[in-house]
Amino acid sequence: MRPQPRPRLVDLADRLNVAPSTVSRALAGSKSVSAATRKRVIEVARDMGYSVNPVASGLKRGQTSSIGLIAVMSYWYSGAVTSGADRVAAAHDYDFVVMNAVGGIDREVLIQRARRLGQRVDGALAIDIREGELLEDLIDALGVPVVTIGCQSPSVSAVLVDNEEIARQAAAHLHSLGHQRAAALWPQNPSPLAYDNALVRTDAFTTAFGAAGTRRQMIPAGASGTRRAAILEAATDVSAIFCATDALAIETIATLRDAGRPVPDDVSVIGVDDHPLAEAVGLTTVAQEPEAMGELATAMVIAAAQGQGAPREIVEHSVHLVARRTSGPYGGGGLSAVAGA
Amino acid sequence: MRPQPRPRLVDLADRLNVAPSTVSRALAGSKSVSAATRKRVIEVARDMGYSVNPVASGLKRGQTSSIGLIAVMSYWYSGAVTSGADRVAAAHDYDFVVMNAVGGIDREVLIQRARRLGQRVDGALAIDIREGELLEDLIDALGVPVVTIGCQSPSVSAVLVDNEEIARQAAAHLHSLGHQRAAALWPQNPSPLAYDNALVRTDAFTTAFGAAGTRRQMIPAGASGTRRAAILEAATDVSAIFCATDALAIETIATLRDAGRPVPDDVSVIGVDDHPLAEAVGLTTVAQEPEAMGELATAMVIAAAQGQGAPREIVEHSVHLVARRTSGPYGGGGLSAVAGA
DNA sequence: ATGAAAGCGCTAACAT
DNA sequence: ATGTTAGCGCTTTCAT
Repeated sequence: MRPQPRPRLVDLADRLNVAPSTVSRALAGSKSVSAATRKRVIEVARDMGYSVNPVASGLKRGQTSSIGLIAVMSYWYSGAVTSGADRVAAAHDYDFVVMNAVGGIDREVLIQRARRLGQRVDGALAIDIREGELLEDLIDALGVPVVTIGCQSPSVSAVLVDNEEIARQAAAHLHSLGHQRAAALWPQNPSPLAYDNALVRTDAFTTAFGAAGTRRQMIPAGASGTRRAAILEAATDVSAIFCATDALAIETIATLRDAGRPVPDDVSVIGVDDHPLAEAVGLTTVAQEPEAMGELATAMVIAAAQGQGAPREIVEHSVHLVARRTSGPYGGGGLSAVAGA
Repeated sequence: MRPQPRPRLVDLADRLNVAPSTVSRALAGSKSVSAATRKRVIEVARDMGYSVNPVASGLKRGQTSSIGLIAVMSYWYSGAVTSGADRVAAAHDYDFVVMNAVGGIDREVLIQRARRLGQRVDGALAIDIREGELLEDLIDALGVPVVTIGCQSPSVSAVLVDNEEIARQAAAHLHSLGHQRAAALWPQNPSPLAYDNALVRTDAFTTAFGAAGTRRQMIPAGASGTRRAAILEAATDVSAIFCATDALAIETIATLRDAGRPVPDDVSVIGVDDHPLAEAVGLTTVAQEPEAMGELATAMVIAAAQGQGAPREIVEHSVHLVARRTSGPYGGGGLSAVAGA
């Protein structure tokens, strides 16, 4: 399949009868190479399928042209951020090296991994990692510029969503529809390493909507039956439900409908995120833009890696309400709306 | 924050008054180091926060201890596979380097990136990449062992789901419930680089269920309204709907319910994948296990990278029906079931 | 504009 | 069991 080994730079040099340094310069676009030589070099490089070995190059230059990514990779949100991040990274010829932030790993091992990762990369992105001592230690172990997304550390730059603003928009939407009593649901944080944005939003919603009118309920991870019971219990005597994530909102709607409580006629539901399925199911939500956040954070970390960064920058990315079909006016339907369909 | 530069191996050696090679050996666990020396080395390494530089080490040893990952990172499926893959990779001290398979990129650029990636990694995983000449060229450009997941190439190993078996199980389930006429829906492939498993499954379902009783319909990417119209049109005169992905199934259920066609009383819906939200919404589906597939493929690619691989291995990973609440017997409910709720 | 030489941080012969 | 040496593939002074 590939009988020849990968060509090295010296192989090009030999073939061209020039010094390796000349080839290197030509490929790097140095000014001090004759146009003719450059042309020949590029031509032969194409012909031989040559491509600079980034690890050797990196070792010499003291940079790796790659960026670390610390995230819970099984969350759709991480994938969305990564997708945006990669767009910017690719444009600057950076790759991503992944560190999956899964729980159940010894603290020392985690730090050791971060230390190792820090030698492979010029900077790192940390998505929704729990704030606290461990995050600080990870950042320290990385030893390269870090930008956090959806969480923050006192020592590094961050791209954030404004959870207060999310809560305010959700509360205002429900208030404007006439709702007085709401449930606020959030999913149990499934990873000890993940920052609990959902809980923070729920707290903010409680304040924004009014603590007196809000019934708070954590929906436990695990068995579907238990979750459904918790949802239904929390949904008693309210006309609206705030779900701190769209994923939970979608589950909540299904649970309510199965229990004979049509959405939005009997109860309105609003989520947060703009999940890939939110539009598909007509979910009203406060949208954030994970891809754009990934792009921005990557631009920041690359700038920092190249020594052009501002010292510490906290960017709050905007959010916006997307009113779809799961929220409606208080008392605006009732069961008859479904029975008559 | 980090005033000291990262310690190098020679720094340890100097501090310990031994040769660099001794430190290297001690850290690598070589047999020919006295227990006492090893102990001292490890101690000082901890003390100085030393960690072997993987890029220098890799350059010397001719391997990088990392694995490439070519996938559409915004798909939940890629994240799930990655999550499993990372479990195995981390256990073997491998990292992942990402190459996002997004469309709209020039073919030459893609190949150039693959060539570059191939120098950074010892092997690569390719998830759901469209089969054909480009995939072959990518594999060739990588120049390292590749294992594909959810797609296959004539030249490398693969971990697959058996789309025929998926279709058979779905068809058998619907038949056993008495359904005679079904719609088969699949989402338009949103990426020219992605392999269209959904279409393949739809074809297989058509055969398994019986072409005469199956109405096929692609659901176009894009505006929600258009998609809903396509879904509703396809759903006319059928008592069951096969959706080639769970994501589409969830959209289909929402669309049908909004149109006054309760699921499963009026029409049964079955999906494929076991999406993270499938259990939450009670979706009947043919489950595959992306995490397990990721684990398996990673084990295979690591073995190959270490020269222990079988020449070419095609593994079909098992699938299984999960009957939940969106499928029911033919004629088994009707609108009354909802009106009476 | 090009070449020669040194060296990034590490490992693996080859000594001893 | 430890030290010495060479060199992975590349870039970058420093010469010319």
